[in-house]
Amino acid sequence: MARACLQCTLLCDDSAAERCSLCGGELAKPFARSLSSSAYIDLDEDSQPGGEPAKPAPQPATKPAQSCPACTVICGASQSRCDTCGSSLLEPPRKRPKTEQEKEPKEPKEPKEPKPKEPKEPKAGISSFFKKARAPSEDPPLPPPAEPPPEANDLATPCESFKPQGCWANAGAVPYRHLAAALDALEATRSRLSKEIILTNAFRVMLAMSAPAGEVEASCYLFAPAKDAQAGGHRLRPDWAEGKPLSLPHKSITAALLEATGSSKADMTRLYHELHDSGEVALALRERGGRQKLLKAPAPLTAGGVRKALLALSELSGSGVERAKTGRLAALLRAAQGTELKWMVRTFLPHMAVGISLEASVLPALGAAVEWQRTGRPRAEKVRSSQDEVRHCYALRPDVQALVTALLEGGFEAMRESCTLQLGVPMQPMLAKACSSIPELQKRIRGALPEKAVTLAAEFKYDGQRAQIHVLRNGDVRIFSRKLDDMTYKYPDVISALKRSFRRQAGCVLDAEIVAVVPKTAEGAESEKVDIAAFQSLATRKRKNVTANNAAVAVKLFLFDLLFLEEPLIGLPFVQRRQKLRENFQALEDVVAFAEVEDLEADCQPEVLEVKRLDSGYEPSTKRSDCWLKLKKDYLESLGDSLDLIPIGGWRGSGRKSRWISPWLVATYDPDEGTLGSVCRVMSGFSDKFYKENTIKYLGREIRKGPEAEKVEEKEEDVEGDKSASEEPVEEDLEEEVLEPESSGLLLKRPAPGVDTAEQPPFWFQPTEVWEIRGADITISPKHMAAKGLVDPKKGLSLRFPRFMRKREDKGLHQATTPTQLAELFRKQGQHR
DNA sequence: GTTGTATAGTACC
DNA sequence: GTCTGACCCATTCGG
DNA sequence: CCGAATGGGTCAGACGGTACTATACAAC
Repeated sequence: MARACLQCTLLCDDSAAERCSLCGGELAKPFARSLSSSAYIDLDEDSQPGGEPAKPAPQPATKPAQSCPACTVICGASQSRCDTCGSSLLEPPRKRPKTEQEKEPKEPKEPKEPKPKEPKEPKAGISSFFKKARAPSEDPPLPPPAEPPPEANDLATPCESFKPQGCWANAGAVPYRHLAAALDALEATRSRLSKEIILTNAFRVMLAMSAPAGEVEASCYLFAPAKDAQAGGHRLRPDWAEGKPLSLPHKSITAALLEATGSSKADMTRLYHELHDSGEVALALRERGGRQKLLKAPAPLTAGGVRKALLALSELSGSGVERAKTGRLAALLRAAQGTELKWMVRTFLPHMAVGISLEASVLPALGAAVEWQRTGRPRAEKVRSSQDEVRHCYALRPDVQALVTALLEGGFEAMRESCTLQLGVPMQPMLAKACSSIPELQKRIRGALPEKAVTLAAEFKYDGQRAQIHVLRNGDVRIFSRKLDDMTYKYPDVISALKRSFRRQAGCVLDAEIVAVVPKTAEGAESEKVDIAAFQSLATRKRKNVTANNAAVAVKLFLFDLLFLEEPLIGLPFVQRRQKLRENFQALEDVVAFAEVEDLEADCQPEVLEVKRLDSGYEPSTKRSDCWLKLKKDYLESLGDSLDLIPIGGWRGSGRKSRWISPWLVATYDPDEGTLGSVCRVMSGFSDKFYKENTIKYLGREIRKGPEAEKVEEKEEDVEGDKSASEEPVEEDLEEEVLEPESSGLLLKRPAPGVDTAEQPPFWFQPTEVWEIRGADITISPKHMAAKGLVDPKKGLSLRFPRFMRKREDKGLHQATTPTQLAELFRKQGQHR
């Protein structure tokens, strides 16, 4: 009969074994149950005959095994201290002297123990939902000593999680439960190191269980399904791969949850107000309403199975997709057991990142796990270098499947061999680090080699769209965006121009910028007939079904690097790559050019640039290199558009900022007309202290009462459909409340007189002060009405990349930027181009 | 059934 | 794109 | 000499503007 290791969750089949064969940890009693059956809602029903819930639990039923908050090792319930790291299990861990880390642990474990943290305000969590879940209320000590929520202990009851007949024994498929357990553990900890350890452990178990590559691949994706922090979205295969992107609309998920649990919308709404967390709500819904008996217990979910189901979902399209998706999602959610449900809901919800990124955390953890498997107990540096190697290989060939397969089957060597730049597969583009001053630029670029003379290339920085262009050996061309999406279809005109520009027939990879152009206005003697246009005009270009004929916005290609020409060139210094680029391509009037460049001796003062070391290789990476630096005019104190604007409204922040106003709506002021035209929302550049102080200033106090209106939550509520009930925005009661005496008197019921904007923030403020806001450039705006009528009869002006600089205590409303001044700045930047 | 509009989801910067 | 804050790690500073 | 302070790097998250596209829904 199998027994699970209490430390690493590995199942050991040898019933005579005393310790875990993987980590030497203590083994649980066979199929011991340490949680009351109510903790697991569905598990009983799918119990196999073999898995009888025998009495002999390692701990009394009321006091389950506990996971050490510091190092995640599972400890017995009766223990008060973790026997691995010595942290208290009852109270939040204390800080220990660093030297203790080096002491010889009695069991193999991670190279470095996590340094237990002094529990602080629940600020930086491992995940946003975690923070959201906790932020409103007081933070209870972790882990709760008694009566912990059932899901908090999944890791502590691996024997339940990993039944041999059910999951792990099934050809090594990774049970989704395993991922959920790791995520549970992540939720209970907040240090980065712990995150690393937990993920590494999770993969170590997979490796020990001989999980097939496909399962490990699926696990990687499911750990970090968010495509990127800004856009939400999901990723279950490479960005550049064929196939529709997976879209799981919020609506479908909530609807599916209701369907799966047989609950009512009212229940859901109520629970949100109580729990403030979609995942917890899902669990609660299932528990309350969800006594839906299934005719047949669903099979345990596996990582591969879940991914496959989601991929199938993504292929649906056409009218009625949402309903179809809802149905399929409901089936998945129904099959989820224990905390699997919580994690499904959380990870699939858009904008609910789980605090783990694929390239920064998941894959490096896999690398570390392989290193563990290889050497038994690797040194810390070795683990680091394995992680870096994985990162590098992935940057070169961002293909999880290829990487995992090679790594699992042939180790690091195979991975190195397999993960090289491939024609047709975009690599991570090299990124430049932002620099705010010339001295800083010089310091950085010289940093590595202080005494050696470094020659730099200063390239004009084009404001368009980054493009990595692959010319395949058969002549086909593919174009990829900076985020590795295939956008070949969007630029047929670029493709034909490039083909004419390429002097030979070979496979190659180029780095370039695509820029919109407009016919030259002034007739000149030059041969070129086009001028570079603003980014905004590039954005209006169609994205689908573009043909060379209907491409309304003309475009010009600026080539700046050559990364492959019959063979990879990324190891060559930039000078040589650039030379090859110029030898093999020719500029074509109006359509193809080389990035304008000037080689300098490290101290000139140009205006907008990308500065590159001529001696550097190409470093594909998600992190920014010191060899390429970007110097934008708006980074410089003396340049760029700096506006003095007046805060006139605001929204309630979400997540970390849910107690404060964020973003703020700011406006210009026209003293003659008395009008306030909105310019933009600002959320960047404020410190937490500023938020706190100014939320109090404008609202009377911080926002804390009532349900924390998270973005997601609001959406969920909208889905309730029930207009009349959910119509009542949280802000409203708050508003009334704040209007009481304690209020500052700056809060208004409606926009201040003279305000002109298409925005509808929940809070309107009395205009009283002036803030300095900096931005990159000024755009014509459909929703911000500042300077309306001066540039466009209906549209106003807005600011790109706005950020707060400082309060202008020295200025009154009458010294704020006026619409006329703003329009002037707009025209000036137009000429400048 | 076709058409137009509103909205959510994404993409780029 | 922009930004801040938390965390980690290495180095320097101060008692 | 050792612990505390400091600084740089990385990671995650909280959001900016604009505009296209697919879908749902209402109106014809």
